[in-house]
Parts: sequence; C-alpha cells; structure tokens
Amino acid sequence: MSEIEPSWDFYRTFLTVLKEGSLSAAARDLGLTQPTVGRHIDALEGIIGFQLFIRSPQGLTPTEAALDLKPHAEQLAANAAALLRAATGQGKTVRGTVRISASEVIGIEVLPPMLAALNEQHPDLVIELSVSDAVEDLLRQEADIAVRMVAPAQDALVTRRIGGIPLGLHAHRRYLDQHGTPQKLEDLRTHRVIGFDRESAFVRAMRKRVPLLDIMRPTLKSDSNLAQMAMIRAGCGVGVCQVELARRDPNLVRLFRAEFELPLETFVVMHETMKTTPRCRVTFDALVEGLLAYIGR
Amino acid sequence: MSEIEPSWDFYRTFLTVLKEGSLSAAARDLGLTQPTVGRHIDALEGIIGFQLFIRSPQGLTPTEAALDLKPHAEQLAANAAALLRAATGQGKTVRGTVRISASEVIGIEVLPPMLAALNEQHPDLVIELSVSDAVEDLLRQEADIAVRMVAPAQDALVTRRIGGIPLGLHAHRRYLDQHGTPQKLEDLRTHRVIGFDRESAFVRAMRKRVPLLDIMRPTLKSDSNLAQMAMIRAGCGVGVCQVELARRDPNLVRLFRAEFELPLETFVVMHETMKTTPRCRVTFDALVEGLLAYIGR
DNA sequence: TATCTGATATACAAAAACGAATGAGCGAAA
DNA sequence: TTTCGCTCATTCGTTTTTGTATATCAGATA
Repeated sequence: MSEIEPSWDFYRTFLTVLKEGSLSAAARDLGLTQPTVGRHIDALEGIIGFQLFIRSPQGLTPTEAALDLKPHAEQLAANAAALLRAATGQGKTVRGTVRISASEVIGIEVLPPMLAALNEQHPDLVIELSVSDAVEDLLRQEADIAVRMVAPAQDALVTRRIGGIPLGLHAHRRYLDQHGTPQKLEDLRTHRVIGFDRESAFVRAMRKRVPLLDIMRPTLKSDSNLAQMAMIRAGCGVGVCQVELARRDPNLVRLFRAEFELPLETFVVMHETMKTTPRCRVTFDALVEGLLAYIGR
Repeated sequence: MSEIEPSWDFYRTFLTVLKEGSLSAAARDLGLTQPTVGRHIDALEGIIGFQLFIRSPQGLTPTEAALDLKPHAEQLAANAAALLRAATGQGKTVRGTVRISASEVIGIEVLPPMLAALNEQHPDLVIELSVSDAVEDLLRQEADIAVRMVAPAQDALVTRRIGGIPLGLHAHRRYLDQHGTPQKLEDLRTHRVIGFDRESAFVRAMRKRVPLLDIMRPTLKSDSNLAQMAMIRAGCGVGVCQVELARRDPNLVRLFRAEFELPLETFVVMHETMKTTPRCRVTFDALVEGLLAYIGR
C-alpha cells in the first residue's frame, strides 16, 4: 500500500459506483466517462491495497471491504454538500438552498403551507424537504434544519422547543356508523385498531407513558404514521393521530377526548455552523413561528 | 456562480491554505507546488462566486466567508482521514492506525502502559492518542475510540461502561508539614486549594452533587486537570485528583477519606462504523480490560 | 542602502488525466 | 438463433492539469 493520500475525488467516484452499481451508470451520474470512473476505482484500489469491487459484464458488485467504507463515503458526501450549501448564499441576502428534515406527518401535512409562504417571501430561497423518520441526519449534516420529536442531546445544535402537539384517538364517521362508537375504553378490544408494525423505541416510550395503549391491540399495522393517518381517513378503524390534523376533516371523530390526549414534544433544531447564514436563520424562524401557531401558541 | 460541483480536492487545498496561511506553505504541506495551489483556490473562488482570500506578498488572509466554511472543511478532512483509517487494515489482521481520544489525565497518566502492552502484542498497530477534553470528537470522526467521563447519548456509538474512578482530596506531605493537616472540612477555608479556573459544565455538575465543594475556595486555579495534579504533587496545596494516581506517590496524603469520595463515571466509546475492523475491536477490548483493572475490577 | 528571505504571479513545457472509439462478454427479448 | 441492450476493457489522440523557472513585491537585517 502506497503512502500517498488518495484524491478526495476518488471517494466521490467510489460512492457513486457503490450507489449506481456500475461504472457506466456512475459515469453518467458524475458527468464523466466510463473509462475515467474505472481508472478512479483502479487507482483507489491500488492505494488502499485491496479490491473494492468484483467486475463483471453485469456491473460491479462491491466487496465486503467496500461496504464497510460506504458509511464513511456517504458522510463525506453529506459534508461536501453541506459545505457547498454554506458557500452559496454567503452575504446578507436570503438565497441558496436550505435542507429541512422532518418526520413524515409533519413534513407532508404541516410544513408545506409554511414553506410556501416562506418561499413566497424569499423567491431566491431553494427549499429541500427531506421526509424521513431517521433521527441522526442533522449531525451527519444531511440537513441544515430539522423538526424533531425528541430533545436533541447534542450541544453543537441550536434548539428551540415548540411545545406539545396533541395526539388523540380518532375514527372516521362512517366506520363508527358501521361498528358503533366505543363508550368505554374497554370497548376498544372489539374494534379495529390501527397501530405500529414494529416496536420502535418511540412506541415503547409512548406505551410506558400511556398504559392504556395496551388495551388496544392493533389489527391494522404500519410503521408509517402517514399510512396510519390514511387508514384512519379511509375508515379502516380507530387510530392515533394529531388532533389538529383530524379536525381538518369534518368526517373524523375524536374519541375519549377526556381520557386520551398525548402531547408530542416538538423541537426545531439547527446545526450550529449554519446559524450565521441568513437563509437558515430565516427558515429557522419561520418554522418556529409556524409551528407555534400550529399548536395554538 | 457555475453549476458544476467543485472537485473535492479543492476543499482539501482550501483547508490547507486556511491552516498554513500561504499558498507556498500549503503547497509544501500537500506535496504540490505553489502555482497549483493558487490555481485550486482560483478555481474554487470561481465556482462558488466570491473571494475566499485576500492575496498579499505576505501570504493569504481569509475572508469572513472563508472562515465560515472552515468548520465544514475541517469536518470533511476528519471524515476523509477516518475513511482512510477504515480502509487500512481491512481483513482479519490487526494493523493500521487507531485514533484514541482521552482526557488529559487519563491519556497521560493511565493509558500509556495499556497502550504499550497493546502495541507489544500487535506490532503492526499504529496508535494515535489525542489528548483533549473536548467531548464531541467522536461524532466528528476525529477519533475511532474515546474514553469519556459522560455517558454518550448518541446511538451510533458502541458504549461500554467501566464504572466510577474514585476521586479524592489530596495534598503533598511537605505542604501538610508546613501548613498543618486540616482536621475538619471547615479548616479548608484557611488552606490553599487547587481548583478550576472557569466554571465548566462538569464543574457545575460536580458542585451540585457535592455541596461541600463550596467550602473550598480555590486560590490556585487551572482548567487543566493535569496542571492541577502537578500542583498537588509540587505541594502547592489541597486538590482533587484520582485516588489511584495519588497512591502511586508515597508523599501524597489523602484527606477526609470518609467524607469525600467522588466516583467519576467512565465509559469507553467506539464509533459504530469501526466495530468491524479488527484493530478497533482489539483496542476497544484492551482499553475496557485495562480500565476495569485500573479501577480494581 | 543593499541583501536575503519569505511571499504571489506569470510563461511555457512536461506529465497526467480524460474522452471518444472500439472490441468483447453476458443476458433478455423477439 | 439473432438481435438488442447493457456492461467492462483497451487503445489512442487530445485536453487539462501540473511542475519548473522566472519575475516581482514586501519586509527584516546587516
């Protein structure tokens, strides 16, 4: 193995080949040609001293070693993208790209109007919305700003607590007409309940705080909150969703208003290195303001 | 501003110029030549669309924009280094470089014998010891393994709790001969006490747990635990240090054995992406074993 | 003042990287 | 089977990048 450090561009090429699965596809993606990409991989393999891919006429299949390096390369790409975002829109004007990460429900049901208003106000602002329930993307610089349901423990982050978004039990009017409206919590045992597929950390925590959830044995399961919401709207059964969202649909009925209300703590978080850029400040403030209004101050 | 993404190598060049302060110095550092480095900066400035440095016959002074980009570039460099470390020593053999981060006292007083034994056992292992009290270097990939005094909240980390390293009040025999041995805790008011310069988060937390610390008004201050330890050894006064370390010096006397003992929780932490590499496993295990032995099981 | 040492900028030649074109292998569909 | 579409490998000419050498400027020192 040679002692010289490889060109950082090789890492980018490596990652692209890993993602695309072939030299040709990677070349198209990178705006290079297939021989060049092949040479990059050759060079990288030469420097680090072992094989990264097994070549075949069907493409390149990564070796185990290559897969071990993948997360590193991905992080490198995320950082490079973050640097470029930080570079664009320097100065006092609000322009450039800001990447927002939010959970599915928030990102799809709640944020779009706010983002529309924001974009109206700042036409040169490009907003990227990453909808995912993965928590760790801020530290990996995969986003500049995130809307989170857990308090961030990291101190390299600028955090603003919004408050609790109330969750409630809901069902569609049509469902209740057919199956009857449960009067006591115990009645839920005989109802169709919409719940989580796997026991995530969040679900376990929620179950701990609200023991009555144990009564509800879900017969319709999905890990996607959005899918659960859709099932509730479609009249599949009884499920948990945001009170405010349910109120928008006049056919959705809230059940056990007194017995069941779960506040979902919400935070807007920004990476510290981004707090100087005007567009991040503006977006951060807009999200905070919008979400505060959403939960009713 | 052009639409093409800059070569990632430009970022490396940019960071080096930022650190070295001149094109020539950066060129020496990178193994390139001054015109090449200059061209890289020119190209990068052209792509991102604003000036990064003000050129002068004395060197290059970074603009404010360049300083804003610095942390990103540093992180990029850390990730690239981590990738390279992950790449070297693939396979089942224990070889390559492992970077360990530890606090000053641990890194200088406790770890070296363990690392010596480890290196004896694995001659092809290169050990880098980063001695610093900064906490966040694991996430930034500035180290592969860290010895920490706070429980890591991140779940991308492999954590092993060691236990509490006992801290105690100590003074040098010579100091006590001259100034007398304090009998009651209140006597400390009239003694020379070695303490912290600034009120760090750690100090505040400690003060909360052990109110009697308020009695001690330090007259000799340092933020470096190592310097505090040195002052105790030099007979400057009464201070807090690890019981085990004090025991090594027969001239150090422990005070208020019954009233004052503070366990310092200790953890060995490893980045998840490193847990497959043999050298990280081996080092991790050696640190865990060594530290467990150090605190007496 | 003259000189030496650091710096950046420029001109031109050498070296390296790249792209276009071509050949060949494999698998799916006609 | 034949053809088409996808792939990787190789060759060769060209473009791009880099290095060498030199000019120039600013500050420290004798």
